[in-house]
Amino acid sequence: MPSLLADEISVWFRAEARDLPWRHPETTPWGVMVSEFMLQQTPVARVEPIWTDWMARWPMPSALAAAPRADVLRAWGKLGYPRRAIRLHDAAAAIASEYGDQVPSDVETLEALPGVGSYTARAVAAFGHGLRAAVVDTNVRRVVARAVHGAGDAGPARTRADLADVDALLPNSDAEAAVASAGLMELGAVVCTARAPRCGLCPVSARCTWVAAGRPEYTGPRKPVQGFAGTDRQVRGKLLDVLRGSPHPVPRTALDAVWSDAGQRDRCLDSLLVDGLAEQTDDGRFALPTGPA
DNA sequence: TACGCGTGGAA
DNA sequence: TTTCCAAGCGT
Repeated sequence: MPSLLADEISVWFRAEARDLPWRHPETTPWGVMVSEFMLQQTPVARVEPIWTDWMARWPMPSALAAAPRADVLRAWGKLGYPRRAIRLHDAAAAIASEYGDQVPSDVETLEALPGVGSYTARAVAAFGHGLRAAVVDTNVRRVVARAVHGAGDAGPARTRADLADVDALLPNSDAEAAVASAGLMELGAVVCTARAPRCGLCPVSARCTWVAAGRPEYTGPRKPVQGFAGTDRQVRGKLLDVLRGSPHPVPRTALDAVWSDAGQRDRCLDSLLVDGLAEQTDDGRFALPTGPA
C-alpha cells in the first residue's frame, strides 16, 4: 500500500539529508552496525569522530574481535554506556566466527547478536543492506504519533502496534523503503523534534493530523527523567574513567579518591567486574579487562 | 513493564 | 543553575 506521506518524506530526505559519514555509499554494513551501536542514546555530534577513528582501526568485524578488551573500551572513550562497547566487541566475534565476517541481513539473526535489539536489527537491515524493514526509534514514533495519530507526542511504547504503523507507511520495494525509513528518522531528528518542532520546514505539514488539529499539547504520561548526580551510574563512570586513563593497573586507593561513600564505591566496583568492564589483577590492583575474550 | 545503565551540550 | 535529554538494550 503506497503512502504519499512516505513518498514526500523520501523526496525531502534525498534533498536535505545531513551528510553523515556512515551514510556515504562506500560504508559497509559493518560500518552501519557500528554507527547504530554508538548512536543508541548518544547524540550524532559526539559519535562522528569516534566512529571515524573506529572504522579506520577496525574496518571489519574480525579486526575488532581480535582487539584486546581494554583497547576497545579506550577507543569507546566517553561516549557513555560502555557496556555497548563490550556487546559490540562480542557481536563482532560472533559475526567473524559464525557468519564468515559478514554482517547478517536477516532481522531475526541480527536480533540474536549481543546488544542488537529490535531497533538496531532493523536499522542494520535497512541502512546497511538496503532492505525493507520497519525502523522504530523515538524519532519515528514521534513523527507517526503526530502526522498519523494527531497526538503531540508518542507516549509509552506499543511495540507491536508501533511496528505495524510504520510498516504500513513503507513503500513496497526494498530500496524505496530504506530511503523512507531513513527519512522518517531524519525528519524526527531535525524537524519534527520533541520540544520545538519546525513545522514551517516540514515536507508533510500539509497532511499532518497534529497540525490540522491545531498542534494540541501532549497530555499523556511522561517518562520520568532519570537522575544522575549521586547514582551508581555516576560512580561507575568515575571509576571507569580512572581505569581508562591509566596505562597500568591501579591500587584500590586510587579508586577511593573518586567517591567518598565507600559502600557505594565498592558496590559499583563489583558491578564493573561483573559486567566485564574491569578486572582485578593477582596483586589486588584494578584495570580494564585484558584479552580478546 | 519498569528500571538501570554514561555523558556533556542546549535551553 | 537546573533540567532535559540523544538513532536503545537487557533483565
